[in-house]
Amino acid sequence: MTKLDRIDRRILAELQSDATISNLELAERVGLSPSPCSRRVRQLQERGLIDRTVTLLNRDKLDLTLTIYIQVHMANQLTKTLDNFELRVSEFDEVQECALVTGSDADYLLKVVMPDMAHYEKFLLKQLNQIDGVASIRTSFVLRQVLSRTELPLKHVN
Amino acid sequence: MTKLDRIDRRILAELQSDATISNLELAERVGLSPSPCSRRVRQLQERGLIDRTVTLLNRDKLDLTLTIYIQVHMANQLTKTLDNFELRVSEFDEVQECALVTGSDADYLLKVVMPDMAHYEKFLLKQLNQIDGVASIRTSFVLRQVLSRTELPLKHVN
DNA sequence: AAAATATTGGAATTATTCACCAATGACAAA
DNA sequence: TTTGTCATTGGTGAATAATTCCAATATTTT
Repeated sequence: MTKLDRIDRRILAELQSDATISNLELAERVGLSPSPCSRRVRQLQERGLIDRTVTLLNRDKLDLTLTIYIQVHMANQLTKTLDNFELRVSEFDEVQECALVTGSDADYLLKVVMPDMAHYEKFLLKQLNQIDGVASIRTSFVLRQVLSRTELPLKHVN
Repeated sequence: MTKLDRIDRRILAELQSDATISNLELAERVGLSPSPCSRRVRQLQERGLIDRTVTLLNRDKLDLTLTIYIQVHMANQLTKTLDNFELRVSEFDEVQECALVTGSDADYLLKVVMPDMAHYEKFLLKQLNQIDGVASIRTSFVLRQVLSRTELPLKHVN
């Protein structure tokens, strides 16, 4: 695992903000000719720094106007209970994030998107609450999404 | 604003999971020939359903091993205070998400990434706590990232 | 300073995209 | 059912872009 130089970092920064640009354009922006530029991109993929490239869709246009953070407290911390919870939660494609966090013994933090309250109510009662080991649930509705970024900071690297 | 048909949905689903595939490949997967396929993609962009396409980097490879959720409670809910907080927070590129959420009168939920605790301590004391109007801060460290998805569910559409 | 190694840039080949147009299919009215 | 209208499709060719190869340049090591 070798270090990233200045050019690698600039390539990553560009692709993080817009992956649709051509290799020619990218090469120009980072100050390289096309061939070494595409080679570097390939190497960054092979080295695992580039995970994947995806298109991000517009939530509102897809009728997903509600974003909700949910804190789930579990009744116990048995591996079987937690594994099962994580498996079940991963099957819901409204769940954008799920993390086991510090706080109590076993707390999950979920971020979900929904069309409206009716769907959310159903999700909470019929899906989340039905999972074994769920002790309590605390919901925070997003009033205003101030910031949502996929770009990671590169300044800490190397 | 017209509806999305079966093919539009399949295009969005494919691009959400992998935006690197060629139009030829995409066309084949959705059961269309290349030209109408690329036209549909362009129209989906023009209609605003496609927001942007980005590459996602590997947090660990960038030495960003800590993910932290922070609940910030504000001392008041004056527009000036909140606007200032949101502006300042947006300037930190370690902040991946920031949302004003229900719960108390004025609570923000942040998601930040950091290399380690030393950086986090500095971030908390020197940056976040220095912002005017911040009353209290509660931190949850991510022990295990169970799920992190950028794909939005398409089943609710239309 | 010299040798070894890695990286670069240009030319040619290969692949891909985009625009144009005829043809097909869906839909509405008679 | 038939006819006309409209939108959508699929193929073709021109333009654009990506990738491979190789010689030249730069960088590192001894």
